[in-house]
Amino acid sequence: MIIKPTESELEILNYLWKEGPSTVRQVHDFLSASKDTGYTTTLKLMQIMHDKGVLYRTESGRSHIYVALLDEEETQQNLLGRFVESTFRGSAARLVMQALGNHSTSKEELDEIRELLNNLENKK
Amino acid sequence: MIIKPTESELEILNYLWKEGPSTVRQVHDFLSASKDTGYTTTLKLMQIMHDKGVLYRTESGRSHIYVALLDEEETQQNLLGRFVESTFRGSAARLVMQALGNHSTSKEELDEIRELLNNLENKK
DNA sequence: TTTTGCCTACGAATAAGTTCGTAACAAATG
DNA sequence: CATTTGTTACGAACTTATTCGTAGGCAAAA
Repeated sequence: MIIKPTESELEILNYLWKEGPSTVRQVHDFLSASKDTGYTTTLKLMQIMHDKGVLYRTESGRSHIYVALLDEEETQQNLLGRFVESTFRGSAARLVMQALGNHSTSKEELDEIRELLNNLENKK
Repeated sequence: MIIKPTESELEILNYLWKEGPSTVRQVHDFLSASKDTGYTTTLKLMQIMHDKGVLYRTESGRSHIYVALLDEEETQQNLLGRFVESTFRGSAARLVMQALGNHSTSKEELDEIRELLNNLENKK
């Protein structure tokens, strides 16, 4: 299965992954805080995603409740793969270095990463 | 300045960054190995990029030689920022963990990253 | 009952990116 | 000289994504 949600779809998926099953109203209220777009636009997007099989929905009174059918990690993995390929010509290491070098990452997070690094290296 | 090359533009930029100033022919011959698209398509894309100010070009005989005007690292940084935001809801650490966890990264690369990690942590 | 408000459905306009056919021209080839 | 080859220029079709206006329905409020 090919997973490639668009920018807008990803915004919606991110909300659903974080907040769980939601109505268009909920999604829209959240998105419209950072985005100047109409209610029917969000509605239409979610309808399209439903048509595509990206969202499941169930009736609840006169509105619908939507659920993401794509797995969060799998989707991120997929997008990450494409991104590494197209932007870093396949070098995950270079991506990691740039990500760590220029984004502010806390000491705790860095420690977590080191932990992971150790585990990985032990397996080699 | 807003940097957001499209997928196709990025393919062309990647070639120019790696190989230096090149003709449409060179770019196309390389791209067409992995992509089934016509010569005039590549030409058109590069003309558009030139119009946008993304590429500089100079005449050479009856063809043109193109040069990338965008800085490679700056562009990658920019795209990375957007990507972390849209796909990992802003968490660079989560991106790094997934990138390391699922892509095959060599021991040497892992060591390099650990090195970087140590440097970063010392600065805190 | 009438009105208002909130919801879905849906068509259509807009925008952005990609693709290619055709023309024009110059140089190399026969 | 005539033909083939390789190049740019450019318009137009096509595709995909986004946006919104309008209509219809139903339920709560007036």
